[in-house]
Amino acid sequence: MNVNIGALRYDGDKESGPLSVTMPRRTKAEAEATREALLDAAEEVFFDKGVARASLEQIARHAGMTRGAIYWHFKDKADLFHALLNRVRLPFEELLDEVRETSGIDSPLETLRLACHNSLVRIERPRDRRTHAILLHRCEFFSDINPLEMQNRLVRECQKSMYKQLRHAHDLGLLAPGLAPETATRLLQSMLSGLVHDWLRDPASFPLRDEGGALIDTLFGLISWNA
Amino acid sequence: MNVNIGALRYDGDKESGPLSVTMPRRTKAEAEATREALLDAAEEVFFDKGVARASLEQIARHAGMTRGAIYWHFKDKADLFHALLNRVRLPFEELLDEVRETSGIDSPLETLRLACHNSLVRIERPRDRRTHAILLHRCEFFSDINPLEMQNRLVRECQKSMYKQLRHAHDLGLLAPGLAPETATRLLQSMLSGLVHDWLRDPASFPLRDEGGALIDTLFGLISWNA
DNA sequence: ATATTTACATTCATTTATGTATGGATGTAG
DNA sequence: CTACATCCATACATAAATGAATGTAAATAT
Repeated sequence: MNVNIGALRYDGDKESGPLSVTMPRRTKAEAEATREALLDAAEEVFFDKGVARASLEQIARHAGMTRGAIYWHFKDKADLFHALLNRVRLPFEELLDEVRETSGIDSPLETLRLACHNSLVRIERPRDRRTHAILLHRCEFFSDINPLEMQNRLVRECQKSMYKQLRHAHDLGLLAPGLAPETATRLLQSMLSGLVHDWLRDPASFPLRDEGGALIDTLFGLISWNA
Repeated sequence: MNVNIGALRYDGDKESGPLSVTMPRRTKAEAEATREALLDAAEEVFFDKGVARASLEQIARHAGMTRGAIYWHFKDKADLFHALLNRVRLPFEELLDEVRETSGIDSPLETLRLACHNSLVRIERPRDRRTHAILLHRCEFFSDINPLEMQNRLVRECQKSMYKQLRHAHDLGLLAPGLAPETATRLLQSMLSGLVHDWLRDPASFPLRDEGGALIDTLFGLISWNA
C-alpha cells in the first residue's frame, strides 16, 4: 500500500493552479492530505478576508486545487467551516483534567488557575489562534451556521467547569470572605473572555502569556482568602 | 415651511413597497425622515441577517423605499454602515465627565465606578444595544471597513480614560497594596469587555444592569484599599 | 484483466447583488 | 410663473459566487 501522507504529488507544474490539465485520482492517503490542505487554505483565506468574502474558488486555488475538490470533500461552505472548527475544539474540562493528572495539586483553586494559564498557551498556537479569531471576529451567520450560538455553547460549557471548581473552593473556605462562587465565576470568565477577545483582535498589541498570566494571578490573588 | 419631521407621506398605498409608481420628491424635512428611516431599517436588517448577508434591496424595502433612496442618501453600503455607527458613538471620557458634573464626587475610583455603571445603562438602550451587537458580532470586514480596527480604537480610548482614573487613585493610595494601576486597568477593561460581549450575544441570558453592576461593585471592592 | 469506484477538474446554468444611468414629479428659488 | 435642483423610482449592465452536471484517469476491487 502506497502510504504517502502529508505530501501532495506534483507533476512539474509548480504554479498554484490546478496541478495539471487531467490530474487523476489520488491514493487514500493523498486524498486525506488534500482534505487537510483544503482546511489549511480555508483557515488562511477565512482569516485574511473573513468568511463571507472568502469564495470557495479562492480557497481551492490557495490550496492548488479547484472547487471540484472542495465539493468532493465537503458539502458546502458551511460544512467546510464546521470541519475547520472541529480541528481545534478543546473543552475546558479537559484542560482541568490535564492539570489534575500532570501536577499533583489537589487545591481546586490552584487547578483552575493553572488550567487558565494553559488555555492561554493553547490559544497562542497559530492554528488555534487563527481559528478562534475566525469564530470570534471574522464570521457572521450564514446558511445553517450561527457563530453566536456556537460561542454561547463554548462559554457556558467553560463557565460550568469553572463554577464547579470555584464552588468547591468556596466550600473549602478558600475564597475571599463574602465572595459568592457565582460572582467569582462571572468575574473570571468575563475577564478571560475579554482578554482573549482583545488579544485576538490585535495579537501584536501585547504578549498574551505574560500579561494575561499576570492578570490571572492577580485576580486569583484577589479572590483567594488570605490572612 | 412645511415642517413634518418624523412622518412619511403616504398616498393610499399601505403596502411596504414603494409608496406609489411615480412618487415625487419630498420636502427637506421628509427627506431627512426617510434618511433616518433608512438607518433604522439598516439597523434592523444588519442585526437580523448580518451585514454581509443584508442586501441594500432588503434594507430599502424594509423602509418602504427602493435602492434609489439609499444611493441618494449614502455612497454605498460602507457609507451607510459608518452613518449607523455615528448615531450611537459615545466616548468613555464623556461618561466620566457626566458623572463628575452630576454627582459631587471627587474620588477618582468612585467616579470611574459610576461611569462603568452608566455605560451598562447606555448599552441596554435598544439602539445602542443593536448597533454594538452589529459592530461586535455581526460584521466582517468589507470594502474599506475594518470593524476590528474600529473596536481597537474604541477599546484603547476607553482604556486610556480608565487608566487616568486608576493612576490617580493609585497616587492617592486608594488602590489595594501591590496593585499596579496598569494591572487594574486591564482587569477592569477586560472584565467589562467580556461581560458586554457575553451579554450582547444573548441579552436574555442575564440582566446586564443587575449582574454586571454587582460584578463592577465586587471588582472595585477587591481592587480598593481597605483597612 | 476487466469493471467499478474514487478523486478530482471542467463546464454550465442560475442566482444575487452591485453601481450607474435615466426619468419624472415636486419643492423651491428667482 | 418659470426654471432648476432635489428626492427618489425604475431600468439596465455587469460581476461574482454557487451548485449541479459532466468528464476522466488512475486506484482499487473482483
